Amino acid sequence: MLIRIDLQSDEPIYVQLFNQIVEGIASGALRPGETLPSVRSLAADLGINLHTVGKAYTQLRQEGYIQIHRQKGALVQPGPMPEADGEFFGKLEKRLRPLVAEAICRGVDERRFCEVCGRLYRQFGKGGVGA
Amino acid sequence: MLIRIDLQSDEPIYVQLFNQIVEGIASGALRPGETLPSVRSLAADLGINLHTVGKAYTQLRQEGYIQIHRQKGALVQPGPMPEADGEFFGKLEKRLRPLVAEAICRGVDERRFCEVCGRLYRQFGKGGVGA
DNA sequence: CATCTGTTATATTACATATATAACAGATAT
DNA sequence: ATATCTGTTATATATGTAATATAACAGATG
Repeated sequence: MLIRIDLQSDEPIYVQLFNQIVEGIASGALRPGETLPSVRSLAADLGINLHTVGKAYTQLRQEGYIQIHRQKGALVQPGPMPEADGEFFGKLEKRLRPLVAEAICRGVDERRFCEVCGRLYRQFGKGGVGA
Repeated sequence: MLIRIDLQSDEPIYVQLFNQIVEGIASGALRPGETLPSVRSLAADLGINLHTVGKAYTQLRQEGYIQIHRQKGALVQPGPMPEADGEFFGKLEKRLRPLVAEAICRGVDERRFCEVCGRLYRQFGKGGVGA
């Protein structure tokens, strides 16, 4: 799977990495049980520090998207993905609220807003975990 | 309009302020042309520094949500709100993408995702700018 | 003229990000 | 066994952002 890091972005590198791996799982580019590159090799490929990769991996593990076996490496969660519990929906609403507020201010109604969401859902395709 | 700042949040104070003012406009709690508190008085009310408020105001002005008259103070954009152009939708997609990806991983389908968006739309009510 | 407005400037503190190096502990392959 | 791979821990450093503190400025208002 191709990963691109924008060093000029205001988004931290480890967050870019976290998001792109989650997006890879969602799209099916990364399949359950698939192994991820080691922190050292991925860091070398991307030209960044291994601790930056480690930070992304640790966060991915904390949220249940990957497993890390101390001496074998990291792999995409082979079992059930973390469930969408109340905590998840709470955080989702919290992150969604400012986006909806800005959209409303600009006259974007619910229908158009959901069209954008729908386009994103279709972008990730039917091959992913949620299919 | 009531504003609450969480000093423990990982979200910067000026971002919290920015978001809550935009949400106030979206909900109708802040009406076009309405004056906002001065940077000094709002900072004193919230127990924070006036530069932190100034940073939020400057950003709100840059995005077109408020006007700032150098000696009269700040007021909610009385004319047309900033339009939802291609740039806006581009940024919206960029911020929405990781949320959608996480939702897909957790088995949340498009329908349920849009239900959350719809609930937020209804939270802001019919009194706002977009009504 | 005093007082209000946002703005600019300077300095300082605290924290997050990212890097660099080194070492450790466990598993694996030779 | 020994070298090599894994994530992990530890320490140190550099950089940038966030937030604060003070002070001053320029324009409008009472």
